[in-house]
Amino acid sequence: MTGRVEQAAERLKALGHPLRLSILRRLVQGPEAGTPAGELQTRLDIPASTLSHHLATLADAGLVLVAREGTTLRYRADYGTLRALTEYLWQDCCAGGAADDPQPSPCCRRD
Amino acid sequence: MTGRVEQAAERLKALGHPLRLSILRRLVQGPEAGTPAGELQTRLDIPASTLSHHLATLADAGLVLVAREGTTLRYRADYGTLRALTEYLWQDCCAGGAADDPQPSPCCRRD
DNA sequence: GCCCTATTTCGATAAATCTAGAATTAAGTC
DNA sequence: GACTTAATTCTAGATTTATCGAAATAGGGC
Repeated sequence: MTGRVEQAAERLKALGHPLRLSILRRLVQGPEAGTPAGELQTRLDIPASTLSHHLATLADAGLVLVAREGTTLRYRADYGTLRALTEYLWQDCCAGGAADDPQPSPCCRRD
Repeated sequence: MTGRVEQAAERLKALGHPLRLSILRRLVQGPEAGTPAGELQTRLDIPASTLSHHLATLADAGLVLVAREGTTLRYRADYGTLRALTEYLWQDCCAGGAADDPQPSPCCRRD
Protein backbone atom coordinates (compact mmCIF):
# COMPACT_ATOMS: atom_id res chain seq x y z
CA MET A 1 0.00 0.00 0.00
CA THR A 2 2.59 2.49 -1.08
CA GLY A 3 0.92 5.80 -1.86
CA ARG A 4 1.55 8.09 -4.74
CA VAL A 5 3.60 10.51 -2.71
CA GLU A 6 5.72 7.76 -1.20
CA GLN A 7 6.48 6.28 -4.58
CA ALA A 8 7.40 9.62 -6.10
CA ALA A 9 9.61 10.38 -3.10
CA GLU A 10 11.39 7.06 -3.48
CA ARG A 11 12.12 7.79 -7.11
CA LEU A 12 13.25 11.34 -6.47
CA LYS A 13 15.48 10.06 -3.74
CA ALA A 14 17.00 7.54 -6.13
CA LEU A 15 17.79 10.41 -8.48
CA GLY A 16 19.11 12.50 -5.62
CA HIS A 17 22.70 11.36 -5.81
CA PRO A 18 25.27 12.82 -8.22
CA LEU A 19 26.56 9.44 -9.28
CA ARG A 20 23.14 7.97 -9.89
CA LEU A 21 22.03 11.03 -11.79
CA SER A 22 25.15 10.79 -13.92
CA ILE A 23 24.48 7.11 -14.53
CA LEU A 24 20.97 7.84 -15.68
CA ARG A 25 22.17 10.59 -17.99
CA ARG A 26 24.61 8.21 -19.60
CA LEU A 27 21.92 5.60 -20.05
CA VAL A 28 19.66 8.16 -21.66
CA GLN A 29 22.41 9.23 -24.02
CA GLY A 30 23.44 5.65 -24.75
CA PRO A 31 21.87 3.19 -27.18
CA GLU A 32 18.27 2.19 -26.76
CA ALA A 33 19.26 -1.43 -26.36
CA GLY A 34 21.01 -0.48 -23.16
CA THR A 35 24.52 0.18 -21.91
CA PRO A 36 26.66 -2.59 -20.39
CA ALA A 37 27.48 -2.12 -16.72
CA GLY A 38 31.14 -2.53 -17.54
CA GLU A 39 31.07 0.37 -19.91
CA LEU A 40 29.49 2.57 -17.28
CA GLN A 41 32.15 1.47 -14.86
CA THR A 42 34.94 2.42 -17.24
CA ARG A 43 33.40 5.77 -18.09
CA LEU A 44 32.61 6.77 -14.54
CA ASP A 45 35.81 5.29 -13.16
CA ILE A 46 34.35 3.85 -10.00
CA PRO A 47 34.62 0.40 -8.40
CA ALA A 48 32.29 -2.19 -9.89
CA SER A 49 30.64 -2.93 -6.56
CA THR A 50 29.84 0.72 -6.00
CA LEU A 51 28.32 1.01 -9.44
CA SER A 52 26.31 -2.14 -8.96
CA HIS A 53 24.90 -0.79 -5.74
CA HIS A 54 23.71 2.39 -7.42
CA LEU A 55 22.30 0.53 -10.39
CA ALA A 56 20.32 -1.64 -8.00
CA THR A 57 18.95 1.47 -6.32
CA LEU A 58 17.83 2.86 -9.67
CA ALA A 59 16.34 -0.47 -10.69
CA ASP A 60 14.49 -0.88 -7.38
CA ALA A 61 12.97 2.54 -7.91
CA GLY A 62 11.81 1.43 -11.34
CA LEU A 63 13.88 4.04 -13.15
CA VAL A 64 16.05 1.65 -15.13
CA LEU A 65 15.57 -1.73 -16.74
CA VAL A 66 18.13 -4.45 -17.17
CA ALA A 67 18.54 -7.29 -19.63
CA ARG A 68 21.20 -9.93 -19.83
CA GLU A 69 23.10 -10.47 -23.02
CA GLY A 70 25.55 -13.26 -22.59
CA THR A 71 27.76 -12.36 -19.66
CA THR A 72 27.05 -8.67 -19.85
CA LEU A 73 24.08 -6.87 -18.35
CA ARG A 74 22.65 -4.03 -20.34
CA TYR A 75 20.96 -1.25 -18.43
CA ARG A 76 18.60 1.22 -19.99
CA ALA A 77 16.36 4.01 -18.77
CA ASP A 78 12.70 3.29 -18.17
CA TYR A 79 11.17 6.26 -19.93
CA GLY A 80 7.66 5.41 -18.83
CA THR A 81 8.58 5.82 -15.19
CA LEU A 82 10.71 8.87 -15.86
CA ARG A 83 7.99 10.57 -17.80
CA ALA A 84 5.41 9.80 -15.13
CA LEU A 85 7.70 11.15 -12.43
CA THR A 86 8.47 14.33 -14.30
CA GLU A 87 4.83 14.97 -15.00
CA TYR A 88 3.93 14.30 -11.40
CA LEU A 89 6.54 16.77 -10.28
CA TRP A 90 5.31 19.29 -12.77
CA GLN A 91 1.63 19.01 -12.08
CA ASP A 92 1.73 18.59 -8.34
CA CYS A 93 4.60 20.86 -7.46
CA CYS A 94 5.21 23.35 -10.22
CA ALA A 95 1.82 23.98 -11.70
CA GLY A 96 -0.06 24.88 -8.57
CA GLY A 97 -1.15 21.40 -7.67
CA ALA A 98 -4.70 21.75 -8.85
CA ALA A 99 -5.56 19.20 -11.49
CA ASP A 100 -8.14 21.58 -12.93
CA ASP A 101 -5.41 24.02 -13.86
CA PRO A 102 -3.78 22.22 -16.72
CA GLN A 103 -0.46 23.66 -17.75
CA PRO A 104 1.58 22.24 -20.58
CA SER A 105 4.41 19.94 -19.73
CA PRO A 106 7.91 21.45 -20.02
CA CYS A 107 8.54 19.32 -23.10
CA CYS A 108 5.67 20.80 -24.98
CA ARG A 109 6.45 24.43 -24.39
CA ARG A 110 8.66 26.03 -26.98
CA ASP A 111 9.64 29.41 -25.68
CA MET B 1 32.25 25.02 -7.79
CA THR B 2 29.11 22.98 -7.55
CA GLY B 3 28.27 21.56 -10.95
CA ARG B 4 24.94 21.34 -12.60
CA VAL B 5 24.52 17.68 -11.87
CA GLU B 6 25.45 18.07 -8.23
CA GLN B 7 22.98 20.88 -7.74
CA ALA B 8 20.17 18.97 -9.43
CA ALA B 9 20.99 15.92 -7.33
CA GLU B 10 20.87 17.94 -4.15
CA ARG B 11 17.44 19.28 -5.03
CA LEU B 12 16.08 15.92 -6.07
CA LYS B 13 17.39 14.49 -2.84
CA ALA B 14 15.60 17.19 -0.89
CA LEU B 15 12.38 16.18 -2.62
CA GLY B 16 13.11 12.53 -2.04
CA HIS B 17 11.38 12.24 1.31
CA PRO B 18 7.64 11.65 1.72
CA LEU B 19 7.31 14.31 4.37
CA ARG B 20 9.22 16.94 2.45
CA LEU B 21 7.33 16.18 -0.73
CA SER B 22 4.08 16.53 1.21
CA ILE B 23 5.24 19.81 2.66
CA LEU B 24 6.02 21.17 -0.77
CA ARG B 25 2.67 20.07 -2.13
CA ARG B 26 0.92 21.89 0.67
CA LEU B 27 2.94 25.01 0.02
CA VAL B 28 2.08 24.84 -3.65
CA GLN B 29 -1.59 24.46 -2.87
CA GLY B 30 -1.50 27.15 -0.21
CA PRO B 31 -1.63 30.92 -0.63
CA GLU B 32 1.02 32.67 -2.66
CA ALA B 33 2.02 34.77 0.33
CA GLY B 34 3.16 31.59 2.01
CA THR B 35 1.96 29.16 4.64
CA PRO B 36 2.88 29.58 8.32
CA ALA B 37 5.07 26.83 9.73
CA GLY B 38 2.58 26.34 12.52
CA GLU B 39 -0.19 25.59 10.08
CA LEU B 40 1.95 23.00 8.36
CA GLN B 41 2.72 21.49 11.71
CA THR B 42 -0.97 21.20 12.59
CA ARG B 43 -1.92 19.74 9.24
CA LEU B 44 0.90 17.24 9.05
CA ASP B 45 0.69 16.41 12.74
CA ILE B 46 4.41 16.13 13.38
CA PRO B 47 6.65 17.67 16.04
CA ALA B 48 7.66 21.24 15.36
CA SER B 49 11.34 20.43 15.51
CA THR B 50 10.98 17.70 12.91
CA LEU B 51 9.09 20.00 10.61
CA SER B 52 11.64 22.75 11.06
CA HIS B 53 14.42 20.37 10.11
CA HIS B 54 12.70 19.41 6.87
CA LEU B 55 11.84 23.01 6.03
CA ALA B 56 15.48 23.90 6.47
CA THR B 57 16.46 21.12 4.09
CA LEU B 58 14.05 22.42 1.48
CA ALA B 59 15.23 25.98 1.99
CA ASP B 60 18.91 25.00 1.76
CA ALA B 61 18.16 23.32 -1.54
CA GLY B 62 16.56 26.52 -2.76
CA LEU B 63 13.16 24.94 -3.23
CA VAL B 64 11.29 27.11 -0.75
CA LEU B 65 11.47 30.70 0.41
CA VAL B 66 10.67 32.08 3.82
CA ALA B 67 9.53 35.44 5.09
CA ARG B 68 8.84 36.56 8.60
CA GLU B 69 5.52 38.15 9.45
CA GLY B 70 5.46 39.10 13.08
CA THR B 71 6.19 35.96 15.04
CA THR B 72 5.19 33.60 12.33
CA LEU B 73 7.32 32.44 9.44
CA ARG B 74 5.62 32.00 6.11
CA TYR B 75 7.06 29.44 3.76
CA ARG B 76 6.32 29.35 0.08
CA ALA B 77 7.51 27.37 -2.90
CA ASP B 78 10.22 28.82 -5.12
CA TYR B 79 8.69 28.17 -8.51
CA GLY B 80 11.72 29.35 -10.39
CA THR B 81 13.89 26.65 -8.89
CA LEU B 82 11.18 24.04 -9.20
CA ARG B 83 10.57 24.77 -12.81
CA ALA B 84 14.27 24.77 -13.59
CA LEU B 85 14.67 21.44 -11.87
CA THR B 86 11.74 19.90 -13.69
CA GLU B 87 13.02 21.10 -17.01
CA TYR B 88 16.49 19.83 -16.26
CA LEU B 89 15.05 16.45 -15.41
CA TRP B 90 12.98 16.44 -18.52
CA GLN B 91 15.65 17.55 -20.94
CA ASP B 92 18.60 15.68 -19.53
CA CYS B 93 16.97 12.50 -18.40
CA CYS B 94 13.80 12.05 -20.35
CA ALA B 95 14.59 13.73 -23.65
CA GLY B 96 17.97 12.29 -24.54
CA GLY B 97 20.17 14.79 -22.72
CA ALA B 98 21.70 16.86 -25.47
CA ALA B 99 20.09 20.26 -25.81
CA ASP B 100 21.32 20.45 -29.39
CA ASP B 101 19.69 17.16 -30.20
CA PRO B 102 16.37 18.06 -31.76
CA GLN B 103 15.13 14.47 -31.78
CA PRO B 104 11.84 13.87 -30.04
CA SER B 105 12.36 12.04 -26.80
CA PRO B 106 10.81 8.67 -26.12
CA CYS B 107 8.94 10.43 -23.33
CA CYS B 108 6.91 12.42 -25.77
CA ARG B 109 5.74 9.44 -27.74
CA ARG B 110 2.10 8.78 -27.02
CA ASP B 111 1.70 5.13 -27.78
C1' DG C 1 10.59 44.95 32.13
C1' DC C 2 7.69 40.34 32.09
C1' DC C 3 4.85 37.18 29.59
C1' DC C 4 3.04 34.58 25.55
C1' DT C 5 3.19 32.56 21.14
C1' DA C 6 5.81 30.91 17.11
C1' DT C 7 9.65 28.78 15.59
C1' DT C 8 14.30 27.35 15.59
C1' DT C 9 18.50 25.34 17.44
C1' DC C 10 20.69 22.00 20.44
C1' DG C 11 21.69 17.34 21.74
C1' DA C 12 21.30 12.61 21.64
C1' DT C 13 19.92 8.24 19.61
C1' DA C 14 18.45 5.08 16.01
C1' DA C 15 18.47 4.04 11.35
C1' DA C 16 19.82 4.38 6.69
C1' DT C 17 23.28 5.29 3.19
C1' DC C 18 27.81 5.26 0.85
C1' DT C 19 31.93 3.18 -0.27
C1' DA C 20 34.84 -0.45 -1.69
C1' DG C 21 37.64 -4.76 -1.13
C1' DA C 22 36.80 -9.74 -1.09
C1' DA C 23 34.11 -13.57 -2.26
C1' DT C 24 30.60 -15.38 -5.26
C1' DT C 25 27.51 -16.26 -9.06
C1' DA C 26 26.53 -16.47 -14.19
C1' DA C 27 27.68 -17.47 -18.90
C1' DG C 28 30.49 -18.62 -22.25
C1' DT C 29 34.83 -21.17 -24.38
C1' DC C 30 38.19 -24.73 -24.85
C1' DG D 1 35.69 -30.01 -15.93
C1' DA D 2 38.96 -25.91 -15.86
C1' DC D 3 39.45 -21.22 -17.20
C1' DT D 4 38.07 -16.36 -18.23
C1' DT D 5 35.23 -12.41 -18.23
C1' DA D 6 31.21 -9.74 -16.40
C1' DA D 7 28.74 -8.43 -12.78
C1' DT D 8 26.70 -9.09 -8.34
C1' DT D 9 26.45 -10.05 -3.43
C1' DC D 10 28.74 -10.17 0.99
C1' DT D 11 30.79 -7.71 4.67
C1' DA D 12 32.33 -3.96 7.29
C1' DG D 13 33.45 0.73 8.52
C1' DA D 14 32.59 5.66 8.00
C1' DT D 15 29.33 9.07 7.18
C1' DT D 16 24.92 10.98 6.84
C1' DT D 17 20.09 11.33 7.81
C1' DA D 18 15.80 11.20 10.62
C1' DT D 19 13.42 11.86 14.70
C1' DC D 20 12.02 14.46 18.64
C1' DG D 21 12.25 16.31 23.45
C1' DA D 22 14.38 20.14 25.76
C1' DA D 23 16.30 24.56 25.63
C1' DA D 24 16.92 28.84 23.29
C1' DT D 25 15.64 32.73 20.19
C1' DA D 26 12.43 36.26 17.96
C1' DG D 27 8.66 39.28 18.03
C1' DG D 28 4.95 41.22 19.75
C1' DG D 29 1.63 42.83 23.76
C1' DC D 30 0.68 44.40 28.56
